[in-house]
Amino acid sequence: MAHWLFKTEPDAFSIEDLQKRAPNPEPWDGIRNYQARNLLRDEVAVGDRVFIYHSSCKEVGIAGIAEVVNAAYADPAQFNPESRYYDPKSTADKPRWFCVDVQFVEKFPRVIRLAELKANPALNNMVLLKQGRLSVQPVTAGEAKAIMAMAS
DNA sequence: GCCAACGTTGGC
DNA sequence: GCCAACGTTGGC
Repeated sequence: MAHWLFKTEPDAFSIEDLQKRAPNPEPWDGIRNYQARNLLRDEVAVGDRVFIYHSSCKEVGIAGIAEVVNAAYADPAQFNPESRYYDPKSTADKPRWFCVDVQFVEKFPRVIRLAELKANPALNNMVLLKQGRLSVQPVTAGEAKAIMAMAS
């Protein structure tokens, strides 16, 4: 069971929104970055745990956990001209973008702030802290353990 | 295939 | 709202 971190802007979709959907699955769509796409398509598996990270907001940090309940399939939004995620270069037999379905697991009692993550030596090599602009990223087992310890 | 221009992300 | 970082586009 692998761990991941998915970024979201809570004004658009937050851990609370995900909680409201429970126990229904929620498509994690709109990923339009190739590195993130490749991870979603090739690596993210059913049963994996996902840290939900709130970005571009008042309280930036990790807000809770989801679980992957469906592996990658073609993101329907890429075929919808009305969608902001529409991609005219994508075709049904050769989809360019993928999404997975996630399900709410847990909302942390408080958001683990970015500053706290930065201050934890166990997280020095976290992708989140080393590389910007990646909305789907791997989290090592050790990092996941350290994050869980901070959440309780 | 290089690289300048441009657009987006995302913390502050 | 600013701006640094960095991904994407497109001319050549």
